[in-house]
Amino acid sequence: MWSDGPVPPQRRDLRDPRGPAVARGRGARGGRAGAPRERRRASHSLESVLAETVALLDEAGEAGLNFRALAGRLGGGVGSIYWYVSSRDELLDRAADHVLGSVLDAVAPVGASEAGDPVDDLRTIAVTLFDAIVDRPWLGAYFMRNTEVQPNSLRLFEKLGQQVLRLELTPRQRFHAVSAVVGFVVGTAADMGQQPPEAVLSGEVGRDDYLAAAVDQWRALDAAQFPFVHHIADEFAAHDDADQFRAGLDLLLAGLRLQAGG
Amino acid sequence: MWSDGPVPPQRRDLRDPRGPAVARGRGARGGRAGAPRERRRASHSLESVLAETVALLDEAGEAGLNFRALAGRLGGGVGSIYWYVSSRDELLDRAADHVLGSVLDAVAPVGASEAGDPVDDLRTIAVTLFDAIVDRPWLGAYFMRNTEVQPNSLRLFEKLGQQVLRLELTPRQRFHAVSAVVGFVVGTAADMGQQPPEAVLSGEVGRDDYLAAAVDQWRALDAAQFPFVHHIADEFAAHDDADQFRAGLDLLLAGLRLQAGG
DNA sequence: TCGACTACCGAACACCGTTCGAGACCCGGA
DNA sequence: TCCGGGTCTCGAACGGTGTTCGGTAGTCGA
Repeated sequence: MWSDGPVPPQRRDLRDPRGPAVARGRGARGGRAGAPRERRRASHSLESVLAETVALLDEAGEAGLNFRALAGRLGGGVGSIYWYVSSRDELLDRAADHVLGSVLDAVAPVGASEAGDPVDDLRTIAVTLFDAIVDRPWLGAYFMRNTEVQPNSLRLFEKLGQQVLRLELTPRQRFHAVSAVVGFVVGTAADMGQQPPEAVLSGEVGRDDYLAAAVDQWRALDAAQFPFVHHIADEFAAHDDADQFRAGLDLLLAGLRLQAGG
Repeated sequence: MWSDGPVPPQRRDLRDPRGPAVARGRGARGGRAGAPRERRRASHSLESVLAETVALLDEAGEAGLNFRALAGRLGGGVGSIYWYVSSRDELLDRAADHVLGSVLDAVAPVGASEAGDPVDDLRTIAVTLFDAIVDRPWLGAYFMRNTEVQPNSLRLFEKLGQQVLRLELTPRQRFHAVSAVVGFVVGTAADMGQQPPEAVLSGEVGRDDYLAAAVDQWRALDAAQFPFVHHIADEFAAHDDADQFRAGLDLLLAGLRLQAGG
């Protein structure tokens, strides 16, 4: 986890959008040129590419993001994208960090006053991060994968850590605490973000009906063999993802408070 | 989360491997037949397909799993796989549930005695699940996605729940507790399972050296802007994934104990 | 012998990420 | 004015993927 490279000197990614973004792969193929027609040329920027990537991602999910569709939206050719990004993976890395910039901005005021409760501040940041990931499941998978290209991930990590710094703990305990919070937030959010097969999006079947149908099948199970499933069936049918997340987070933070001695 | 279908009546997946496993896609293409050579035909079974899938997954990771390689290992043709499974996604779903069967077997004795501490038993199951996922990162993404095809996922969920049933909590609290544990375990394990770019596997650069290099770059950061990163740099350089996970889990379980008033 | 059913096979298809030669555009210097 | 180099754009072609589908071989009961 977080086992990656260098670091970012500045706030936000106003980093130079320079260079042909060398790729790791090698090998030579070769393309022949067709008829040299006259065409209108598009002009992009790292910023515009990332913005359009995030928009496409939000509309169609990770599976819906492909270079041809993205190029079409940008009004350009596929090859141009590779001027800014060396691979699809790096595109996702950068897109993830791009939306994390907003998260960072949103939590900028948090923890400003020394008087505030550190754990409450930690909670606020965690909830904000969670909200950003739930309806962007792809974000979870690309969060904090390559800090060299993801300065905002590291800054968010630092921000969480600064709250924990105000608790009386050993360095190791602090490290574990932040790791746990991040793991829980990202894991839970990514998990919850998995869309129902084809129900809610089409609008035909409501989320509640969908859940109810699933629960009905749970209830059809042998009660002796699945006592717990029966026990929580009602709760599950009426549950709210955000509540569920916050309840778990509060359990974790309660444990942390206990460890910090108060 | 866990918003899916039907349920399994029996232990383990000795379910009927029948049917051409209808796919959702439609459309017609058409293949021409080549020279009708005489060939030795292979014969499979759902079990053997899943076993070989897991083996391939363990060797080459999710990216290395493709139908042609899998068919080659099975000594058959690509099309045959679709007799047992309707898509790559379902193959992964079933493969995930397949290895979860071993987890279920491993934790079978847990919670047998009423005298034991429920939270300790919960911890044992969680740790076992974690161990199964860490070196199988793909498992995390396919855990409990489609209970219709993943009976063992549901059974593991039930098993965790049965421990929580022994604590004095409301149904809602119990539901949230199990959800939190599952979210934390799966999320953390999937996160930790991401392999370092190309270092350790090739054997050239040791994991410690790799981590040390990353930490060096962290240390190069401005100390005033990144106090926490500096604070935990040593811990990170020497950290053990399993310890880190257990520390976070214990935080969560401490909060749960507190809630249960014991 | 005959059909129906099960299981297997692999060529063909659509689509995907990625490469690379070929330009277009801009601009400072000769 | 022409030159040359750097920056950026383009799209055909490549190798690879999941998936389909017509066809076929084996099996078994009638």
